[in-house]
Amino acid sequence: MRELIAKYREKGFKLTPQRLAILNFLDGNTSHPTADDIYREIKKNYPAVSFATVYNTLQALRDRGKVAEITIDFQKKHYDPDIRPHHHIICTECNKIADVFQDYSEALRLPYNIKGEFQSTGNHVNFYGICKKCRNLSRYVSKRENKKRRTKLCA
Amino acid sequence: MRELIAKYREKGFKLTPQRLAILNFLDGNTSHPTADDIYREIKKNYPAVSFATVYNTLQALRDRGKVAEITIDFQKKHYDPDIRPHHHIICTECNKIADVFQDYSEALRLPYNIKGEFQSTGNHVNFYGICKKCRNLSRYVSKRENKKRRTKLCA
DNA sequence: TTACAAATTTAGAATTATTCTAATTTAGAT
DNA sequence: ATCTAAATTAGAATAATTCTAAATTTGTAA
Repeated sequence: MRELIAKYREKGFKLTPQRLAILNFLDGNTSHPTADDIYREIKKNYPAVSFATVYNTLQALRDRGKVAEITIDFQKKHYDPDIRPHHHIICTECNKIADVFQDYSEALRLPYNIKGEFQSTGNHVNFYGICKKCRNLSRYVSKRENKKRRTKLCA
Repeated sequence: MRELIAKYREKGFKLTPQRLAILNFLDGNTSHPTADDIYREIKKNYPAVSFATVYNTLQALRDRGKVAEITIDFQKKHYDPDIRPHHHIICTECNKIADVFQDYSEALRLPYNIKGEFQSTGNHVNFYGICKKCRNLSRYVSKRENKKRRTKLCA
């Protein structure tokens, strides 16, 4: 992200204040925000900012390989400015996502029948689990109740 | 799926004609359909069928662990009636999904820092690649052009 | 059988996520 | 300072999914 700001003059990437704000928000951010999370954050300083700007910027970054889309959440996409190859784990109670830095590439070999059909270009492991906070909370609140809750109890 | 039909009397699961049609469509289906795919299929025989019915049924099946949701596609959910643990590969050109029956569980150990934070309940590997058909087509059609295409050239 | 309660169906509205549009503004090059 | 390509905006459009409330149907049990 930082290095992108440094090299923002790269062909066809204009650095607007809104973009700078998005880049700054993403830089070093390990919260795996959704487009909406980003929109709401930028809106604090740029109340007129449009959703289109957020999606535009994310698309520009994505096209340049500067941000990764994560499909671990069944509801919506999350974005990760850390583009080093890694995997993720999501808490199925509160949807908190954490990075899993572990190289499984040696083990993730495709079976032969697939190799004949597909030429693999990458992989990503989704882990599912319960985070510490939710594990504690679930002693007092049923899972069903917890899931319906709009406001997350943890995180 | 079949065994579900046999045991459909299980507490609180009513077998309506629409449901039976959905169950029959899903049974042994390896195409990983979306809710919309299912809706369109059932509509052929039940023109009045509602989207809500499809989602209702899928939710009922999901709650009973009879169907798996797949998050490999960035656009929408796919459903898999094969509930044996397995993984998937998606063609990034035409979105065709194939099953990957390979047990990676031995290798997919979480790093210690994550183990302290999360209690893992499962994992799923998403593989990305290009299928044979698209590999051949891409000789003639640029990737960009191909992506914009509404009608898939392959599949 | 018939009656009934609970579950399911339906059309359609509502929500949510994402993308597109067209007019206006702005960044960065000259 | 000027200019053009790119980015911004509000708002509409699209797409995926969920919800609602009224009508219907299933499976059970008298």
